[in-house]
Amino acid sequence: MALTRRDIARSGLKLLNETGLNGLTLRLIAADLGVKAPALYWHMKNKQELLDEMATQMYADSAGDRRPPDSLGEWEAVAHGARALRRMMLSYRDGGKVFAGTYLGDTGLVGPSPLRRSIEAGLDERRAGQALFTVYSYVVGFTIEEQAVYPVPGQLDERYRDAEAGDLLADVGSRFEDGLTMVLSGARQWLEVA
Amino acid sequence: MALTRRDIARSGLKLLNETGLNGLTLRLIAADLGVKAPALYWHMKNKQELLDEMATQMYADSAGDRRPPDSLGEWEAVAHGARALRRMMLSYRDGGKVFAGTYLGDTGLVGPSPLRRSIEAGLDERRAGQALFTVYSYVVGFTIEEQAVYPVPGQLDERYRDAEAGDLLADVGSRFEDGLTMVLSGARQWLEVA
DNA sequence: CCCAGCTCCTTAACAACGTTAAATTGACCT
DNA sequence: AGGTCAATTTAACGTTGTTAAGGAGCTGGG
Repeated sequence: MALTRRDIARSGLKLLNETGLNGLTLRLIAADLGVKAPALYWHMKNKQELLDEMATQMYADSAGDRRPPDSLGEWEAVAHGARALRRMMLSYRDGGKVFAGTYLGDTGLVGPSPLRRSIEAGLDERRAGQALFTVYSYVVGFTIEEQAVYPVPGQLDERYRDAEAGDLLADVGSRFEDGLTMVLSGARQWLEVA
Repeated sequence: MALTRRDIARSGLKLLNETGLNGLTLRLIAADLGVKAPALYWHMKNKQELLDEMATQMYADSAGDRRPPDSLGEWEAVAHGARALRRMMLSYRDGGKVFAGTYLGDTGLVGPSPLRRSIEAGLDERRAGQALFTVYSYVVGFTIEEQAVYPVPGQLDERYRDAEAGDLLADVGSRFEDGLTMVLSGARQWLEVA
């Protein structure tokens, strides 16, 4: 049965964890799929398109994890989404670099907004989008930096052993939470004074 | 006279604007320096080390632009630094990707803290560092996303013409400022309640 | 004065990569 | 049976990062 773009992207994501972004080659993916490298070009026009598809796929795969329980308040739902976004990137080696700044396919950036209810109640939708994008930017920036220091989860890159950035990312989980607290409270406030 | 790591990094940064990160090859840099590619290996052990050096160099070069005027209040100084950091990354094609998550050499992450005076007045230094790192993460994340949409300053990537993320990054300068406002007010608040 | 040793660079070469062109398979329709 | 079209293979190309080996040019010691 024929290959699909999704199969290829999935294989790419799987191999990403074993090889890292630098070691991820088309020949390797092709081999994993039982096929020769040029076959991939029937399904995509170059490697960048594969990386974009991988980003799209990883985002789609995390949709379930991102969906907030109904019990959550709106801002708790935003926090929930932020944590899920970080988890998603962390679950692949170099996940941040793959995800950040690649074109996301058909899926919307934030999907149905967690601020939907407030928007229906009169909150400016455009501004709500900006606030969410700010949270999104923080999460992406933080996680990329985190993965530079911990290329493989829990494993500190030797070069950061005595560096300032390494210090800042010790106990990295609570650091993320603290920053998230800051960004969320700032965003909320910014929306309120609109 | 002999080449230095700095010469090489400088040439790399110069060529980055002409070729982009993908087109940046060791042979190209070597040629620019009037030397053959393997010569570079006398000065650095691989290409990643060159990229790290480029990041370090670009950060060092922007030190002047980052230094806040004495007239500024502390949080205005932080905002000043955030804007300078974005400018720095935007001034090179793919500057965000080169800078984000590369190891910064000898230079400190934030240099002398713009919150120094508050720290001397009793503000927890560790927490101040966390707050600054949060701002830093936002700036890096935002700018990477910005450069995905505008690979060359002012030039919209075609793929984003009708996309949601493209919408969010129209009038990108004010979007950055708005996000910065949010993050700064959140960080400030978070430090105050300590 | 010259040779030893060091620094810095060149020449030559390698395996691996992304990518393209052309030939080949296999399934389905007539 | 033959033809069409989608999906893949085989073969090849130029380029890349990187290594090994050697050579030029300086410097200091005997």
